[in-house]
Amino acid sequence: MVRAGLTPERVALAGAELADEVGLDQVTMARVARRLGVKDASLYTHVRGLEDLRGRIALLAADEKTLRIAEATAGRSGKDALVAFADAWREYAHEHPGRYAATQISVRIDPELAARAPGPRRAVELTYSMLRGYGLAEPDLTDAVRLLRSTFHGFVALEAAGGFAHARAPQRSWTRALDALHTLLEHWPPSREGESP
Amino acid sequence: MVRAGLTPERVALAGAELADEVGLDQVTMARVARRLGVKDASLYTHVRGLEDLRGRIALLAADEKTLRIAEATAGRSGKDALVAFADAWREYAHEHPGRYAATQISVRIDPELAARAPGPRRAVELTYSMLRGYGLAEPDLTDAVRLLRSTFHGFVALEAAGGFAHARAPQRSWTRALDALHTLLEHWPPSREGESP
DNA sequence: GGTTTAACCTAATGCCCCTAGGCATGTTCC
DNA sequence: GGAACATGCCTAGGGGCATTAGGTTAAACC
Repeated sequence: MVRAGLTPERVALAGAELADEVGLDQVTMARVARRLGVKDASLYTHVRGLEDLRGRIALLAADEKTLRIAEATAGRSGKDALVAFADAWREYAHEHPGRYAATQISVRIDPELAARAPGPRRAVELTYSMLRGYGLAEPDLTDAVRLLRSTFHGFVALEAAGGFAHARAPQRSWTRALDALHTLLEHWPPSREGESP
Repeated sequence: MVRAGLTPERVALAGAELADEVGLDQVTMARVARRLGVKDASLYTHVRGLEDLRGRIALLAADEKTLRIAEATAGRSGKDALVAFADAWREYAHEHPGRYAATQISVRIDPELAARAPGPRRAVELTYSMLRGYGLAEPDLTDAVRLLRSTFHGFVALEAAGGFAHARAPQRSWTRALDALHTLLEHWPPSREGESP
């Protein structure tokens, strides 16, 4: 019989595709195996188990999303960069709902594996460099990065969960949110912290 | 043999407790049944199945969270109200991680059941009334509500997922985010929309 | 070509979801 | 009080999934 030629990466990719098609919680070892034309037990050669597979999907998604953001923001600055960054984030979530959902489980990913994936770290770094133009200094910079990431993630998560039932199109609220965040970053309220960061 | 006296509400409550203790994805019919001292098949008298149970946990959590927010914001206005609102939200997520996680699956909840639960709708209404003091008008009001909800949810979701690896305490970033949002609401950028909402 | 490595397999265990059908416990109505 | 009914909880069982153990065979290396 001919071998399927699997690798951990190919298994994770099949899982990611499945996640986008049928939802992350429907990604099972059995289903991934069927998609790859292989028995489920065979997957354990490449992947430690379902948890590990999920972690790999998450890291794959983080890498892809980061790449998209990097391409979108390249050569841009100021509000241009902010909008490009945010739109790339949201579009990735829309195009790959299952993969995106996987990124929310980062807690229990194998640390050794996570250390090799550049995605999550790079995404944070990209946020920092995007904010460079606004002239913030630490610790305000970290606070601003966290605020932006929270808002971007929260928006697409609520959107995906059907949280925007009101008639107004989410796209408009999104655009306005970016306007607002831009204004906010330009007039970042002065810190009243007497302590160290 | 003595009856357990179950109801859909008691089953959902047991599921919610379990979710907080062991994680939402570890909430199984079998485990809930064991906790209630009953065989798993018996639960199907009260709950349609696992999906239905999850939906009921989500609605239970939404109701509880809304109540907490309502109590926290009662009699407050302006930034006081904003901070009380946000803190109540975040504290609920911290105290009840499993319940909170359930609120993120609202898409496929039985619509008939959801219509009877006041929580989700009430939560949005509370956000609107909290913003009353900032003098926004539609459609800016809806946009602001969505921005706030996105940020609150995004922050606690990232926090729960271990997304804030940096040394700075999340609490400080949270406080600063609320400062920033308050400032933002006071100086909401003018809409350049020529169209209808 | 023979040996070694590892990719893939079969088999088996145990947990889970869910349905069907039975019995016993409460309730209602005389 | 007792008959008739509704229903809470049960046992039994089918089918799916995750995972492990151990066998086989294709590929890689000498």
